Amino acid sequence: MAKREPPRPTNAELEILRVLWQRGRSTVREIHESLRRAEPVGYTTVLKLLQIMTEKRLVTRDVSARSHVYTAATSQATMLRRMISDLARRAFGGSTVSLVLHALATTPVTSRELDRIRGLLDEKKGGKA
Amino acid sequence: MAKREPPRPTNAELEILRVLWQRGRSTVREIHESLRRAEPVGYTTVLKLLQIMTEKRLVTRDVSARSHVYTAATSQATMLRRMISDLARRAFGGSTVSLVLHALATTPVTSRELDRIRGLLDEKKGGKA
DNA sequence: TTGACTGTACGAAAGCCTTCGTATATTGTT
DNA sequence: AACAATATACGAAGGCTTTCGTACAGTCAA
Repeated sequence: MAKREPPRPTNAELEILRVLWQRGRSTVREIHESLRRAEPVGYTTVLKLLQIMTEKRLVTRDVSARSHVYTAATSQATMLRRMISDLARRAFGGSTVSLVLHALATTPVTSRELDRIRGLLDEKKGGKA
Repeated sequence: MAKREPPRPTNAELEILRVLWQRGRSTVREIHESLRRAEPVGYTTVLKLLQIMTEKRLVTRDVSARSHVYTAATSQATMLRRMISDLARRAFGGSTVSLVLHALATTPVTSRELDRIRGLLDEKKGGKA
C-alpha cells in the first residue's frame, strides 16, 4: 500500500539533491553546471548518479522531452528530519530531541541565535498537541 | 604539530564506539559480547574492525596484556558534535545551529522536553562569551 | 608434553559508491 | 546527406566497508 520511503542519500547523491532543492526541476546539464565542486565531476557521472537515484526513488524523472528533467522526490525539510533522526539513532540510540540537546550543549551559540531558538520554542508551545 | 583528528566513523565502527563509550576500556571479547545486533557478527569481525579503527585512530589500544584493551579515542560528546556539524555542512551547507532549528521546527516535542531545552538555553546565556 | 582453549594477524571475498569511457540515438546546421 | 553537438544507457574499474576463514602463538590443565 504505502510507498516505501527512499533510502538515505549518499554523499554524492546529497550534493545533487541540494542542487535540485535549490533550483527545482533540472536537466542533467543544468545540474552538472550547478555542481561546482573542489574536484570537478564528469557529465556522465552526474547522469549515472541520477539514473541510480531514479531507481532508488530519490528523484523522479520526466522523460517526455529529449533531455530528461529531474525533481527531488523528497523535500529538503523532510529529508533533513530523516537524516537527523537517523543520526540520533545510529550515534547514540536516542531521539532527535536528545541530539538537539547534545548539539546545543557543546556548541557556541550567539545571543541572537539563542533568541531565534527561543522564538521557535514559543511557537511550538502555542501549537503543541 | 596538532594531531590529525580521526575520520568520521562508519556504521559498524560507530556501533563499536557506542559499546566503548558505555563500558569504557574493553577487550575484543567484551565488546563482542556487548554487541547484540539483529544480525550477529563474528568474533574476528569485531577484532578486524578494531584493528582498522586503531589505524584510523578512532580507538587506542593497550597491548601490555595478552588480551588487548581498547578505548575510544574521542569522547562521545566530541564525536557527536563532529558528526552533527558534518551533517549540517553536507546536507545544506549550514551551521549546527541551523540544523537544530530545522530539527526542532519539524519534530514533535513534548512540553517536558521544551522545558529541558529552555533550561539549557538559560545556562548557555549565563556562561556565554 | 599434549591437547583444548583463547588470543591476534591477515588475506580475501562480496557488496556498495563513485567515476568514467564507450556505444548509440537524436537534433540541428551546412 | 553528412557532420558536429548533445542526449541517454550501460559496463566496468577502483576504492572503501564489512565479513569471515585460516594461520599461528600463548596459556592452562591433565
